[in-house]
Amino acid sequence: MSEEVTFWILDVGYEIIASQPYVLLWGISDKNERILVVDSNFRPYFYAVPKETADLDRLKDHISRLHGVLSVDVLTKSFFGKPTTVLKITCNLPTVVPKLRNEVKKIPDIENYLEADIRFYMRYLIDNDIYPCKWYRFKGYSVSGGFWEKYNISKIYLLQSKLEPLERDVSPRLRILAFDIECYNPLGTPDPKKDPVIIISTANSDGEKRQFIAEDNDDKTVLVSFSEYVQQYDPDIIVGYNSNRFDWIYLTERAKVLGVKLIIGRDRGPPHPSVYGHQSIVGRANVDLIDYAESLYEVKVKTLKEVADYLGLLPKEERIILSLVEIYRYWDDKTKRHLLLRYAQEDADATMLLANVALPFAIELSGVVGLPLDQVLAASVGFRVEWYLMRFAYKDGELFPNREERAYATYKGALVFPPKKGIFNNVVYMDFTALYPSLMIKYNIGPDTYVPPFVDVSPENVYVAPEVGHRFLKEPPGLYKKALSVLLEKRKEIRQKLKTLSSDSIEYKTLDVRQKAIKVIANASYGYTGWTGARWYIKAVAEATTAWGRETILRAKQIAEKLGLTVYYGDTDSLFLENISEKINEFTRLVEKELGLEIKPDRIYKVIFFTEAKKRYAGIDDKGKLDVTGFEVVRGDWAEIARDVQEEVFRYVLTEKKPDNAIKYVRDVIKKLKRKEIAFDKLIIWKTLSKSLDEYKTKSAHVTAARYLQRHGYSAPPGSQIGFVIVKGEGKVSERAVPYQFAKYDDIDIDYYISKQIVPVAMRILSVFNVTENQLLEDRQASLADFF
DNA sequence: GCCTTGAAGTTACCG
DNA sequence: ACCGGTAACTTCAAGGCG
Repeated sequence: MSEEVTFWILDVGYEIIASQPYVLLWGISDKNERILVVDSNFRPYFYAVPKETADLDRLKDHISRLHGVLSVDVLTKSFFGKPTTVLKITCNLPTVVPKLRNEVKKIPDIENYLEADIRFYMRYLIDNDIYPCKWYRFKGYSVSGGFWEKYNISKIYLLQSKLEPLERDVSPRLRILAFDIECYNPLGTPDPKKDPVIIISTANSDGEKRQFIAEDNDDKTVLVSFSEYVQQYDPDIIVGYNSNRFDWIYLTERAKVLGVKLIIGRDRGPPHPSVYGHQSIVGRANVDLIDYAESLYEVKVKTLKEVADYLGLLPKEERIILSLVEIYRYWDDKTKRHLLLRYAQEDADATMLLANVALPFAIELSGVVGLPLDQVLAASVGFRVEWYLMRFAYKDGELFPNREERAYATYKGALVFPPKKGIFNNVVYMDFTALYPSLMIKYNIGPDTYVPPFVDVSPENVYVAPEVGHRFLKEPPGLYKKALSVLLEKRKEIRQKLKTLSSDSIEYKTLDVRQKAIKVIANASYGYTGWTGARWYIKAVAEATTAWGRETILRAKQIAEKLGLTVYYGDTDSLFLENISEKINEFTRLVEKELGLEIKPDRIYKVIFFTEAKKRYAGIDDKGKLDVTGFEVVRGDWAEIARDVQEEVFRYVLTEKKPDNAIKYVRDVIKKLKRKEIAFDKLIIWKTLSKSLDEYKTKSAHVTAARYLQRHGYSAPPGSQIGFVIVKGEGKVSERAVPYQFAKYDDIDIDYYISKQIVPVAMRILSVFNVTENQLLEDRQASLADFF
């Protein structure tokens, strides 16, 4: 009866059957079957912290009698590194935990409750050391019929053993479905109460494409046939673009309005709102790829098309671009409808292609931090770090602090040295390997090793942070030290292994993505310590890390100077040094010896340029690649034409080391702009709406443009990017901003683009070469006169 | 009332 | 809902001048 099965975990959840909780593990077996593994033996619990004076036996007795309590155990755990006695209260159902924790807190002898907000299935994963998107072997027997009929799945097993982790790196072949919806929107942003879903486009990982179309604007059949298709194709992962905030919400609303059932999950149910603003689909992983796009900081405007272009996913030619205003017109015009259908299909195709890039990363991230695949991209960086830490805390018997609201607190951060203004040859960019994580490991910095002021410890037992004086126990190794050491060691190990693998093997790709996922978490760990929303927040922890960081970079700078190396610039963990290889080798050796940390050359610049501004430089590296940092070229809130001009100016100046051709070039662009020969799109300025429109205290261009959109029926929620142009007319610049979709080229204020976009970004560089503004603005006649 | 100046508000970058 | 440090823009109000 009992079978041994190997499977990969796709999704987790739970179900209450006959008043008993069952943990559900959805997965794919090594025989490529979709299976559900059910564990009936786990029960939810939380902790109560008794007051010091409390009579534990009486408390235990009292709590045991509360409705829903199965057992109460007195345990000694650790809280912020201090041994702490707690009562572990095991309950019959996850749903009673919130009620019980409030009841328990009311008991006079109880100080507080802990870990009462850990969702049941996460508790299960942590306590059993199970990671999603990993392979496990178990013994179980197959069940069917009765209650289990409700699930659309090949096999269901009742778990008869522990899950045994397997060393298998490559994920199974997953079925992925990409989808995108188009809605009828004659009045702007569509309203599910009245506007039908005219098209649902899909593309799947087996190369199949399907569209569901609302003939005569009747979308009932669209929703029904889409549901049928989802059940028939039975995808493991459903991907969309902005689907958490738009498509799924629209579809569920629309289904309600029409009175049809949206049958999406393996429970044959609709998606439902879940944590981190994502929509959860039972038994499948619903992944919104816009969450992945957020991490692509080089893409300035986060539309699906821009992201696909950046990743080189779609051929640019023959692509149809429709603005929001055009969708319903193309739909209504039967001669143009086929173009809308093609446009819609291209979106689904692009989503599928994006999934090929994003999902491998999401899968590895899920495997590192332990959050389910459908949550891991939706969860913000802070939560990812926290879930990772919680795994280590659990293993050490360290209790999870409660999440609490705290006032914002400031502290001193990193050092940035003023750059040497000018243009220089042969410069090497040196940076410390994972500086902050390394410092946290080296000095055992952490919430559980922190020794508050006035606590008495012998000085030889603590590390003392410079400037700020915060103390941390040298022993035992703390939570952060343990968690970060594993990350850094694993990454090192993987990078070593990668060298032995062929770069086009699946294993290589998987491991390479994994080491990147590890890097993301390691890099975010210091930021987590200074986040007031963190469970383990202690300001001194963040403050000590930056203090040691400042000391480190300062000492490295002194070492370089002592060797006679010119230091051009430095920021946080990096130094730009004169590239003299013997001295650089000596420098690396001395840093290692004196500071006990690794610093490495990261990039060599044949030529590099600094102004007096910090955080801005441009250079050409030893591979001939132009690298611009900080300047407008890399900023999304400047018109593309200004960014183009600045990039070209850098190219001229860095290769020719004089401004002559750059000046000519800028004049030429200005001339073209005056003749309206510059593409309209290059004049669009994009800015993010950081809050709702009425919260803004001053007039600003993108807010004016957003209000314009709103007046025309389009929503402009916080977080949306507003593209606008500046038009001619009276008044302030901010009053003359118009959404680009509503502006004509003839209305554009060319002078604004010359004097406030092109000239400033060019002058930023050219003023260093003593070029004046007039040299850029004079036309050819005047400049010739100048010459003679 | 007009012009200058600096603070405040805002966004997006660096590491 | 990750940190502080930084550049740069526009708006806005205060201050100086007459």
